[in-house]
Amino acid sequence: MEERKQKVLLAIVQDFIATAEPVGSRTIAKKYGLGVSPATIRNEMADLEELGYIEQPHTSAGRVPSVRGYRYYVDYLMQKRELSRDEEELIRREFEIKVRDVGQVIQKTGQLLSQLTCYTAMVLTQQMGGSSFKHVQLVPMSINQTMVIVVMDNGAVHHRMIETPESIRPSDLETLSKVLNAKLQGLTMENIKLTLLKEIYFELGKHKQVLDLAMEMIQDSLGLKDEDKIYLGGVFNMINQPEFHNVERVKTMLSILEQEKLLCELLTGQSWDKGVTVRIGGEITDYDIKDYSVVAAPYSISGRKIGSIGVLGPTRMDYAKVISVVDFMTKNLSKTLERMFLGRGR
Amino acid sequence: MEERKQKVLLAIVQDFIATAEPVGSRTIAKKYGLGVSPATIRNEMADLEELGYIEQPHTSAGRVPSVRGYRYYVDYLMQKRELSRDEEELIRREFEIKVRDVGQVIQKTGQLLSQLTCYTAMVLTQQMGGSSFKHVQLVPMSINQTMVIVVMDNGAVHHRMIETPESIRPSDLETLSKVLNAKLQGLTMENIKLTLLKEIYFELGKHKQVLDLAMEMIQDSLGLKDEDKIYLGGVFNMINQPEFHNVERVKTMLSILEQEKLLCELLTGQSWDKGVTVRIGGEITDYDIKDYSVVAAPYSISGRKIGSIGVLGPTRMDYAKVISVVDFMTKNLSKTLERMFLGRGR
DNA sequence: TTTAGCACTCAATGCCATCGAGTGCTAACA
DNA sequence: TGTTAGCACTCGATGGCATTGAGTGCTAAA
Repeated sequence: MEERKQKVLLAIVQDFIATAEPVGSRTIAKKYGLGVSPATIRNEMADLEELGYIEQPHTSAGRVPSVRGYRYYVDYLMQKRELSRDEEELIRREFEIKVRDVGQVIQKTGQLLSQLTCYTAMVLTQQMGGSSFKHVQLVPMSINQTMVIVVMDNGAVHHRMIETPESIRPSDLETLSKVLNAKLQGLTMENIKLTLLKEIYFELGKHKQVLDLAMEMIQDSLGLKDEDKIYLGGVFNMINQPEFHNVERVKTMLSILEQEKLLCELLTGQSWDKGVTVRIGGEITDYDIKDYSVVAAPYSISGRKIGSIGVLGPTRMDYAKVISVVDFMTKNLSKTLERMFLGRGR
Repeated sequence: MEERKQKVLLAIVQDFIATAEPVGSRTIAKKYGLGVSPATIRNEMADLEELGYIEQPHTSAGRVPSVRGYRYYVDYLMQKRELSRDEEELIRREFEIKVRDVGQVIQKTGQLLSQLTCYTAMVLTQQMGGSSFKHVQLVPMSINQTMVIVVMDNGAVHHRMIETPESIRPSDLETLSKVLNAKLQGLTMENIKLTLLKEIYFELGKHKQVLDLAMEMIQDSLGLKDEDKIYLGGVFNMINQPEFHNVERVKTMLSILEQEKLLCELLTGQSWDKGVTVRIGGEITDYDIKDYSVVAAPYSISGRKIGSIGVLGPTRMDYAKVISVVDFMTKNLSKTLERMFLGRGR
């Protein structure tokens, strides 16, 4: 594309992102010093429209970027931006002080993500399939209630209350815990062998009833039962965006946010390999979300991807800013999680 | 109040709750068979307005209940309602199938609450102060990371990753766990004596570093660190209510929902002793939420109140229905939690 | 005490004229 | 050939104005 066309397109996208109003030729000539008259710009605009980069809401209005226009902007025109010192500092501080367990890390990430961008943040924790058994503990809670706690090697902790016959003594539970720990150490769902199970049942046969429940719990933890969970943040502050001045818009947005499946798809879709992915107007989804864009990126522990974070906003979002925030946050998140699970050393 | 006035007021409240439109004298005469003409009803309405039970949005409109009118309705006129068989069945089924741990119980409760009422559900889990220590387990996760798991007698489980020197062996951690369990069994924050601590440190002195971190974790769990948490559900389906046809309303509602402190106050305020409390137009709060009402009730385990649930909706809410739902849900919630913690037997 | 009748009020609705931002086209200009 | 000034045209937005109708309050009769 000729350089001047690019400049006009850039001006249109930037101005529209800033003001949310369709951009006219006069505005461009005045605000963005291209050194040509409105009439010339009008000609360029007519061309850009023909090429599909911009659109006209109605005849007597200015131009608005089309999905294709945003795409071109993001791919070729946009100037990458870094976070400001203040912002980086804020993030670092928030994470240092207030973050103790994984849940808090996730929540904090979402919170900051939405706070920094003014859009809605999404944090997806993927099932960490293939994780292995680390530890089980049976804790007697009352005369016929026992808590089963299962720890996985990735740091996940699951607990559940089970019912146990009154005849079981605490020392029995202790024994059960010990044997299970010894036998199952380090195993994943797949490599629990039948012979091993037989061995366990042989050794602990007299407490079959309890054992059944405990094993069920362990298998649930190991198996795929731990669905993807999605954390949303900042749904509220987004409705201050001018696009949400009419209620219908708010409703469609909320109905999008209700469809977890769709959100997961948006977060993972095709972004799995590259870093930050930008999906404009819901490119590549069956669902109809043409007015929204998603900026997403996966996070990982020592190279293994274990989830994604993303920002959902109107197509008219500040891509440069959002991309830099998402990029920074994934790195930060990965680092924090690695530190939690693998120790400060590596 | 004379009986006919009551009937007129009842008609106005009922009709307004059903239609969200100001109610005129004609409508009442036609729909609610009082056997008198619109003119008579107009006279009654003038009286009711003078008494402060109803209001006129503007001269040529019908009447709308005032806060006082709703209050009178709820206290004297409203017919208590039971849940339908279907609804009770739905609740029971949802709880039987899908509920495994406390978190799920809370979430399910909120979900059903909002689903059945079409308003926003709030579930508050109060700090269960005064709960006592049950069990601690140190699980080695990597060469210099250890997971500390603390179980409380009320069934709460907290876990945290701590950093441990590489010199610590798994068997050391085992010993630590054992000693801590033996010494701290059943204690609350208050009755951990200094002498006891000295005893522990004497016995486990050589692992002071780890012990420090573990004790910190235990004290955090015992102490007040476990803040009240509030779960919100069905924020989205509420905006289908006609009051939210204009965006300003949506915004003020969302800003209310953002103020957790306010929500806690609304849920606990004065409801602590009675069962279901109805607070109309935010009666008795400093905050200005005159357009909303809250129906709340505490839930408990074996008589000890440990949280509240509630429904937030426009003042024009279907009080009869909401009250019955909230009432049923607290009972259900208490029962479910008791079953989880105390066993099915009692 | 109730009610029919009637004048009155006022939000809502729809119509119309006006306004103005912005366009596309044409013709003149460099 | 590319640029620009000029101009007619489009169309949403805005505001004024009349109309409508639901609903009221008052008065006088039953």
